[in-house]
Amino acid sequence: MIVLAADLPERLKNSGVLPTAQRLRIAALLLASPQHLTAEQILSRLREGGMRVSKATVYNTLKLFAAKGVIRQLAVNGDRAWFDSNTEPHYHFQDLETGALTDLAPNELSFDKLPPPPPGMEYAGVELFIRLRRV
Amino acid sequence: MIVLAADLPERLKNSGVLPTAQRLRIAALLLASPQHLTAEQILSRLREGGMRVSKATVYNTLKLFAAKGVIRQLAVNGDRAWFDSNTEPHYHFQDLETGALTDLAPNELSFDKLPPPPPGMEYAGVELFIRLRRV
DNA sequence: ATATGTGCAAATCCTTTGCATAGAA
DNA sequence: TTCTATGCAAAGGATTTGCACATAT
Repeated sequence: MIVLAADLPERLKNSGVLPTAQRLRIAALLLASPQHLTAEQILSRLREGGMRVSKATVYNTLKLFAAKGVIRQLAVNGDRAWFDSNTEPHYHFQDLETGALTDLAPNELSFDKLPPPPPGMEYAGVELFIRLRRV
Repeated sequence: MIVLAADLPERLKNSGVLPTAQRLRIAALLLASPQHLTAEQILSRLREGGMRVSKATVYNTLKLFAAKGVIRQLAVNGDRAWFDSNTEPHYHFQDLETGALTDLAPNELSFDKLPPPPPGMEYAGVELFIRLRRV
């Protein structure tokens, strides 16, 4: 979901996040378009943009956003976390050579059969990566 | 695939892995049954079993096994790597509370529609986690 | 006022690496 | 021999934490 900068404070408040200057900048960066960024990428871009932010604040904020559902955290490889600005249900292609992630719209993929959750459990989400290699 | 201890040396050789004492112990531990273990769990179990092994050897061996297709490495959470003794195509349930992984047989889940790979690319694998929470 | 957020540096945790020794072919 | 594996400790990289200061309600 693309969010106009003007709506960000309300968007954060609605998610239970106090909209501080740093959080608004991080949200503006991520929510500008559907994308996948690492914490270090976000930190660099903020600083390139002239902002004074600490690494700790970036990590704190991303963790908070993910917990509040403002963004989604992906475990792609295990080496570092990726933050996805698209919180709608969707899946991913991953190019194994470059590591690049591409969104798959939910209508590009459908299940014929899914296992029922074990007794006393329910689905909390489905994470799916289709790894790609060059032919 | 469950492998009898007696067949392990040949199994490793066929995969292009020189069967040393440490590697045989690690393979015996993992391939005894379908299971998911972390590097630290494997290290502890080997030492509990009276073996003298280094952390470096365990990590080297697991990485080698995964590269040679003897086991499969999973990125479940991003916090640590999980090693799956089941190399057949299959998917996983994950209990979000305990972190526990459960295999889903390929016939428990099927796709109605899958996206074609982008031009010049081909499928290298599908990784799928169904996250579960307590009702 | 009082709670919450931020920055900095240090600490932590998982994993890798360098190098000397030991083992396999 | 000659190549490869192992062990140890140190290094590396991502993320978290402790604490003093700043900001929000």
